[in-house]
Amino acid sequence: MKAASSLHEKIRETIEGKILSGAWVPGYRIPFERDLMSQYGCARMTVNRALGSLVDAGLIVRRRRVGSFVAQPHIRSVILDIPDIKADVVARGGSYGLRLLSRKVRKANRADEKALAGQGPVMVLRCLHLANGRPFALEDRIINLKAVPAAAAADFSVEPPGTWLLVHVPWTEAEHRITAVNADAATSEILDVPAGEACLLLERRTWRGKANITSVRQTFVGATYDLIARFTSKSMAPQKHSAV
Amino acid sequence: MKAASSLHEKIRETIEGKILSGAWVPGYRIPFERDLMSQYGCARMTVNRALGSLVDAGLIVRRRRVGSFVAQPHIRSVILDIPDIKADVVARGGSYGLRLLSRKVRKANRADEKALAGQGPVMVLRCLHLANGRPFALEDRIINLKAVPAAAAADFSVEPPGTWLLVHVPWTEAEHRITAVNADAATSEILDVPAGEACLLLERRTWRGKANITSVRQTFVGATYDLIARFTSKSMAPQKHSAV
DNA sequence: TTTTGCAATATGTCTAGACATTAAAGAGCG
DNA sequence: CGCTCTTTAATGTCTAGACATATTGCAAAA
Repeated sequence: MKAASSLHEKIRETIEGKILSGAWVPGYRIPFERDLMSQYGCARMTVNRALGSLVDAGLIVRRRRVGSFVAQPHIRSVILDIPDIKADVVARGGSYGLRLLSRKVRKANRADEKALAGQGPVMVLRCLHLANGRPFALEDRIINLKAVPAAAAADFSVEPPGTWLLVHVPWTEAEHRITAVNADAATSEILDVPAGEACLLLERRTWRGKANITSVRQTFVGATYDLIARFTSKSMAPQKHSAV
Repeated sequence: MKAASSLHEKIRETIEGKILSGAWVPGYRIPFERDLMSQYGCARMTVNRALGSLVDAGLIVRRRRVGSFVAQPHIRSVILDIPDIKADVVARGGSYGLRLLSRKVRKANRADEKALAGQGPVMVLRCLHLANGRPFALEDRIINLKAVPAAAAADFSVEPPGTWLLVHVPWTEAEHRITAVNADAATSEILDVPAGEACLLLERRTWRGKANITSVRQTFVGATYDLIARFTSKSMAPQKHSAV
């Protein structure tokens, strides 16, 4: 555990420890600010800051005139990174390659609007990700050029569009859909696997505010790709997805 | 957007708006605390609190003696609910059914220890989840009876083990692995699909503290199951990633 | 008995300072 | 020119108050 360099962090971590260890169960009344002040010999603002950050973390709830209480655990969820394929492959010591199969700019048609929920010019990309020289994932992507005009000038034959977008465009909302499909003839040929091979299909739509930024559909060969999500309620930290 | 009832929230939201709209690009220098003080006519602590919460949200980075800057977009994460199959099916308006195929209690053998990373008595379950009378998912589960002795008395022929565990056992850590596989002969027969059908395979191990609670392997027919994850950055807890 | 009003209290927000810490920039020197 | 030392500027933390706001319990009035 990292050293708490400041007092408000020490207070925060002490209380956090009580909650996560189960010593203070949900609903337990946390000592009043006044008591924590005298316990730590500090000003109220310092205690207040510690408790405030516990509220932000969802570990406690506070009510005026009433007090502070350990929050009911409500999150039954895990954290999953937005996968960046290039970073993934490289992180595992593989060599990454990219082949841009097609790139078009056009007005959004009916199908695009369904995927993007927007109108105006879009860029339609199809590219193949390679790991160690072998096909790894097939990606079909639509980028909303009205929301991301700079994408028109980007060179997606070198840097994968997902990587470019992650760096250049902050996003506020994303929706994922994960399912399994049998590779059809065209897909199996591109990915160089037998027809009917089980593939992991990941569809993602990303927004910034109300504006839809991009919609992507990635097909991974099931045998060579896992999505791994790990959740630790303590640190909220490590989440990994990895290729095998 | 909710009304900012306090000044530090107003300041925070104003700056957040600049960043999310793209007006202030990553790397942009945010006005100094001193300037924001005079702009809003408030004390430094108030500005400091607003900026502090933006740091927690990962939107800005601050460096002593240097200043505050719009953060590079992070590789952020999405929240994936721990799926409860029964609740899922019911939520989609289907009728849920359960068939307990086998239930055994035994000492952990080599394979169990690999899955559970523990010793002692375990309960081994195999059950089939039905949606609208049709096979939906096949589940193989191992429960660590040393960690969850109450499971020995539970009736898993009515309530699915996953549902029972969610309600009765709080967990602190979970690891998921998601991949796609072609159904083998035995699986395809149980799920009543053609052999080779693409299936979504979800493996999950769950801990409470150091104790492994359960390990489960669920096979869904790809054509009838999606995993959906939605993420909104506003509600996100602090995530300390280095910038891309 | 029921309702209304009031006081008590814990948190929410804010102020105007203080000193600590860090890192950039300049000063002095070999 | 390259090195160390000092200055300085911006954030990090903290204090001892202040007033605001929400909620509870109690007391008084209907």
